Amino acid sequence: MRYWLMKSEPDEVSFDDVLAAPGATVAWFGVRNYQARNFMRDAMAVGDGVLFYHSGGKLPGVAGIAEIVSGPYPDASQFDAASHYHDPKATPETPRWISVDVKAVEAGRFVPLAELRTVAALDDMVLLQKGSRLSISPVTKAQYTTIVALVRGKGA
DNA sequence: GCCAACGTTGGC
DNA sequence: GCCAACGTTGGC
Repeated sequence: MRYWLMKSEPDEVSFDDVLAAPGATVAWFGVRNYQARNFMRDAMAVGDGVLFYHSGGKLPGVAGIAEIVSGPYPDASQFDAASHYHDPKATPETPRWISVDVKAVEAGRFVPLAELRTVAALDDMVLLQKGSRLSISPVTKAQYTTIVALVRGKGA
């Protein structure tokens, strides 16, 4: 079992949106970075833990706990000419981008990025490295446990 | 809105 | 295969 941090723009898909979805499950679509795609394709497994992160807004941070509930499959938006995520080079025969299904598991306290930066145990997190922009990044079990505790409301 | 950092594209 | 130009991400 592995652990991941997955970024979403809350204007597009927020943690609350996922909680409200049928089964609290959504398809994670729109990843257009090969490194992030390869994590989904090669390293993720059903049951992996996910820190659901909100980026781009006024207050970036971890919005909730989720988990991976499907294997990889082709991201439908790559074939949709009307989609912002359309990829003209992708065809159903040779898809380029993939999705996985993510289920919201536990809401709690929103933990801002600025707070994560104050936690010494998280210094090595991929998210916190200078210049890091990966939309999906691996998290160690220790980092995951630390952040889950923060989400559950224990002080930093 | 700014800008640092990174990824992708395309000419050569 | 190199690398400059361009586009995007995302925090501030």
